[in-house]
Amino acid sequence: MSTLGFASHNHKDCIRDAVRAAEELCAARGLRFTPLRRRVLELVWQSHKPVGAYELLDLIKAERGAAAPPTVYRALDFLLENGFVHRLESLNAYVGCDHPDAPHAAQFLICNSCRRVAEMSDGAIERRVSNRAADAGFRSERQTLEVMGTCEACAERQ
Amino acid sequence: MSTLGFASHNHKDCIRDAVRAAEELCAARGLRFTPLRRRVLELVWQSHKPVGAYELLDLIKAERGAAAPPTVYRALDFLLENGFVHRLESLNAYVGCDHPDAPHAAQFLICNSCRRVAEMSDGAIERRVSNRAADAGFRSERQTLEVMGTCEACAERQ
DNA sequence: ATCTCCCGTGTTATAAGGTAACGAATTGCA
DNA sequence: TGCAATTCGTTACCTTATAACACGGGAGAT
Repeated sequence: MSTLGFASHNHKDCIRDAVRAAEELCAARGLRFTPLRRRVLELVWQSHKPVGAYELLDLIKAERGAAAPPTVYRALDFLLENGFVHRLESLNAYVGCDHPDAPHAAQFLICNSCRRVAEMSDGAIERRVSNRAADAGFRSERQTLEVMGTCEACAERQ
Repeated sequence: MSTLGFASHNHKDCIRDAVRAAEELCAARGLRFTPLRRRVLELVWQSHKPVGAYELLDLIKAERGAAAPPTVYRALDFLLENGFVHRLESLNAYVGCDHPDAPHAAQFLICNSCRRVAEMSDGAIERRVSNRAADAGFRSERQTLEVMGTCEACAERQ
């Protein structure tokens, strides 16, 4: 059994690894990993809790003075397009991606109690969904799967 | 193979059936199916395309004159709580529920081309997701699964 | 029959999330 | 060096959603 991002861990490693991965992938793909984009990625990774765009904006403002929504949204668009962060549709919020190296359909476990989010990437679920959709004549192009519930630590704490 | 809501059909039956089902369930549960709630449900069911709250608000305004967002949101909250409509998180929009009689985790197929939405209710997918979450120590309480893609009719039209 | 309380609705105001459009600055490259 | 494309700042605005308070009508209790 794995506890994914819910397990206790040295979180600084998560941030460092995520930024380095993005750095390398951008270099490999000829993309510009600008200071702003890097900083927004770091901020998204400050925890395993999803972060709202305006929360990021406030953080950026605190650091750089004036800033407007497009500043953050453009950085987020870049990070989303390149698979460095995910958007949680049910929360209108963003989390870092655990496996930015390859595109994948992720499944998110969102703890209602501590708000932390873990990412699963179960190919079998993805395939089953695609197959069932195909049974209805539907070609699946993108899947969003978000599971609300209670993580182990929070369940024990009750 | 089933084509779910994508198949051509006499849509008036969908509306009539949905309203009648809601009527009966409310009666059975001692809930008040007020004219406003009934009307909003009918409007959500005008098509198999998801409808935005402000779109509904405009329709209500056209019928009744002045109306404000809470009018629609409160009706939607009621319909959501009681399983008569679903909310599509990725679109911030609402669709009628095909099986309001029992709570269920639904999977939505959203056509990028015609915008129509069909609801699947595959228990095996739901169980697999719950089980994989459980493997990570996570207790699943609610699942949101939205699949973007192309429906059969739109695929043929290309 | 009346009272009372709860629920549903109206209304105003505002919060939260997101985008369009334009121009200035920076970067990569010929 | 100079050009084109990309990135970023800035202003304005749009969409989605909720908080808070007031009003009224209906159902059950007395």
